[in-house]
Amino acid sequence: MGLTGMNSPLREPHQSLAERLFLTLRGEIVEGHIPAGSKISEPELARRFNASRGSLREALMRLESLGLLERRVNVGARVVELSERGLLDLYEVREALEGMACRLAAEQRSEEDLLELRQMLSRHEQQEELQAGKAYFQPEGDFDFHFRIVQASKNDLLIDTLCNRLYYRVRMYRYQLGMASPRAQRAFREHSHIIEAIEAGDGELAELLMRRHIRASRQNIENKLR
Amino acid sequence: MGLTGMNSPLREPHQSLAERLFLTLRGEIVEGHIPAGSKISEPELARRFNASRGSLREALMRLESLGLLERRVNVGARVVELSERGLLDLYEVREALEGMACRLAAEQRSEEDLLELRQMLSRHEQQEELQAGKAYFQPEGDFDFHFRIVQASKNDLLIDTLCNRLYYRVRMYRYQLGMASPRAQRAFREHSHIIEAIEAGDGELAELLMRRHIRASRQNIENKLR
DNA sequence: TCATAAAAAATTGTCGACAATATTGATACC
DNA sequence: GGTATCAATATTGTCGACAATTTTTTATGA
Repeated sequence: MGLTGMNSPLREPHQSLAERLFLTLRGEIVEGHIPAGSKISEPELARRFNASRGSLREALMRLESLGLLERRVNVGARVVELSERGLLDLYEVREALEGMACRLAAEQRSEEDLLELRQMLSRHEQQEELQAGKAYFQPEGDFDFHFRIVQASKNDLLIDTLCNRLYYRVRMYRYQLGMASPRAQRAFREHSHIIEAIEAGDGELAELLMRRHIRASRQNIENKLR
Repeated sequence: MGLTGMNSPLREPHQSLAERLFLTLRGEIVEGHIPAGSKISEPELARRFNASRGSLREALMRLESLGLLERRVNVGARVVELSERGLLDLYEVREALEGMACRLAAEQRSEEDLLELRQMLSRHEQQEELQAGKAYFQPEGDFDFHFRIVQASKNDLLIDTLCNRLYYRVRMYRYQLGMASPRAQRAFREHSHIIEAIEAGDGELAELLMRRHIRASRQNIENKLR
């Protein structure tokens, strides 16, 4: 299922040029260095990276399959536009998928995963005490949480869909609409309760809490946008 | 979001060679003419279609993004294997996603969609009366139903994920594990109830019924496999 | 006979060039 | 001045060839 992990592991010794281009461009699009909605010029980008158009095109196609680009025949590629509708769509899908991930994680309840989740939570707790109140809660912390829970679901399709296909778009929205800390301490408490439900093996509750958590996050964003 | 519709619309006058290859190969993989798990030889396939390897490779990459192929650097592409685990994973994701689609469809409740759903259902009813008892319920009928509901959700990401990314894998399993009619009349009644809930604007119920429907379908398959 | 290593063959990754199509700019016309 | 038509330009789609890597075959030794 080609799960690449969150941050491109540069470990892979034999990665193709196309893959490196893909990883680089993905970062630039997510962080907005290549602006949303802008047209991609194949010759220009190829020159910039000293690569052939062929290799670049392969990278572009992968970006398309991530939903970061849109390509039209004989016209070319554009970075996707960021829209309110698009963001809401994204959160609706996340609600469904991560809710399920939570349920599955609770039904599995592997010792390792439980341990990792607990450790992660206490790391976050310390961080929170330090920077109390403030947006301790770097997006990365939040991502950690969601990422690990999805992993614990053990459903490869679910993992791939969320971690490879959806999260980069989420990050793109966060970077570019600049919605940093998603509700600081409150989010932490919610995370905490979700993990408790998973530890208790209560899949139904875990799912419900996660869905509520994501819905709250979405509403929070909705408010900020007005 | 590049929604291609269920069956490739050959309308598009200017479709690229790569796209035609993609559509053809997708069919052959889904229907098992290219067997699951088999290795793809780029030179061989390119010769067969009188195409260059470049165009073929583009098609292969799209197939990879559908989850029908797995590619490894310097090694090549293989058709995915069909496994029990993979099938269950698929149904878990469908349960989450189509449940959400139902909820959204119920919350929208556009006149057009409701009309279409009703018409479709009565078409299926007639068909069922004709071939009573028998597996009237061609897979296609079932697909019709799920497909239309997803469309009615109006969530482009959800639509794309289900209709472009997941359904081809579902069809692949159906073709190759030969699980034709999913529970004939019973499925019809369930479909009927789901549409009623949507018409009533009861998103919560619609979601619940759809999830139960898919879970039942999954268990039905699980039993057949033993 | 089996295991290991080297050589040969085949396959994939990358590139630059040409053809087909779309976009831009210039020109003529109302 | 604005609009439509056509030429010029630039971009994308497709191809065949070469380089890098993997797989297969062959050769060698215990």
